[in-house]
Amino acid sequence: MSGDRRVRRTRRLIQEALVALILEKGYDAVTVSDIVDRADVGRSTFYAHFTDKQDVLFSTMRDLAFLHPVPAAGSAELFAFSRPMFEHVREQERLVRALMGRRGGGLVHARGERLLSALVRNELVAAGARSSPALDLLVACVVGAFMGLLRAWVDGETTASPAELDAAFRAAVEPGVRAALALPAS
Amino acid sequence: MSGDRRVRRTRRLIQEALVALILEKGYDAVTVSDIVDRADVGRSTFYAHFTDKQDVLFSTMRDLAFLHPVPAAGSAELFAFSRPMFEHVREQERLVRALMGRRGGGLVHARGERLLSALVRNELVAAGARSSPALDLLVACVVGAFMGLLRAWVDGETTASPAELDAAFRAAVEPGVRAALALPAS
DNA sequence: CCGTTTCCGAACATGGTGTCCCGTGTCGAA
DNA sequence: TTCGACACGGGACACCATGTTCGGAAACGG
Repeated sequence: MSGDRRVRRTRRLIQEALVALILEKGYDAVTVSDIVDRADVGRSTFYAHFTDKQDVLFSTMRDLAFLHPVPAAGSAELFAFSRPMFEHVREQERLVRALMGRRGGGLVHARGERLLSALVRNELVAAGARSSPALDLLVACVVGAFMGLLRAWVDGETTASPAELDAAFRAAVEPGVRAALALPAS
Repeated sequence: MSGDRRVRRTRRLIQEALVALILEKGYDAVTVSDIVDRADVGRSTFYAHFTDKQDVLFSTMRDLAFLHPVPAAGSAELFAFSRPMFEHVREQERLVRALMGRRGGGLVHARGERLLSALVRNELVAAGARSSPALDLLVACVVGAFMGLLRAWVDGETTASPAELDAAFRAAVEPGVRAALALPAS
């Protein structure tokens, strides 16, 4: 493993403390003093590892594997990312709820949206769509629908399974996308 | 008009200052001192009218007419709210950009999402959908698509006109919704 | 014109932030 | 096992933003 054992321990304690505190009070309400207190770590130690609260959030975010999905090479299926993502989200339920929900402060949500937009855009282009302002609007809709579904689950507004979420996403979005692809492709 | 002229003046100055500052620095970075400074108003005066920064935001939000759309009585058309909303948004461009964009801190965005969810849900039920968990998922998708589009425009990712945004929204979402309505309605 | 309301400005307590330093303890490599 | 390097704790610090209080001055509406 890389580096000093103490370093790994400290960083882990701080990250876990932040996640726990977000779930309790919401990101905005959490202070560095809270984190330091909960992690049982000296204040100066905190600033030796992270620049601020947001830095801890981002460092934890990088461990969220589902934000960096496999490119899903040459799959004919549209939106192949959907099902695996919903499942991965359920596996890391606690972490994802803390980071992506309303309590997470929106920062992670925004980042996820950007990553997903690139992904969807590439898929649509690969499926025959031409780059155009209209395509960007379509991407915004598709990503919005997915993120809306994800947020509903994360915030506990639904108890649907990954399979059901995936099905709902496809049912809502695929007909419109296929119709949009048919015309400009011809 | 209601109340003292000084009161109206002060409240207006503070609200305008916050909007201007959000557009410059983003909601989170704005301090009460900033607002008081920009509005050229005494600090104690600020707290005589508002409890905190968020209170100013919410009071301004109440003036956003498009968040309280007309019920659009008995229109056969699906998602009749879409076009008027996009147009109203363009009219109040500056205000909406400040409140609903990434710089707005997400609070207004969240509130709009909730209001819109109720609206969409009612429309779908009126169109023959049964209340069910599946319907809630569909609503989440539709609202997500709309908000995604709105956010893209607000954040300057597109320069599309209200008519184009409306068309993109309907094209992406209507086919899926109609398909979903057909089965459980039978 | 006068009583009432609002405004201002300054001061204050509180609490979070980020930095610094030094004594102590732990690590890993030689 | 020893030793140099590094991490940790904890306290003190300056800084800034928050929200409250007060008395005198100014503007309001009737």
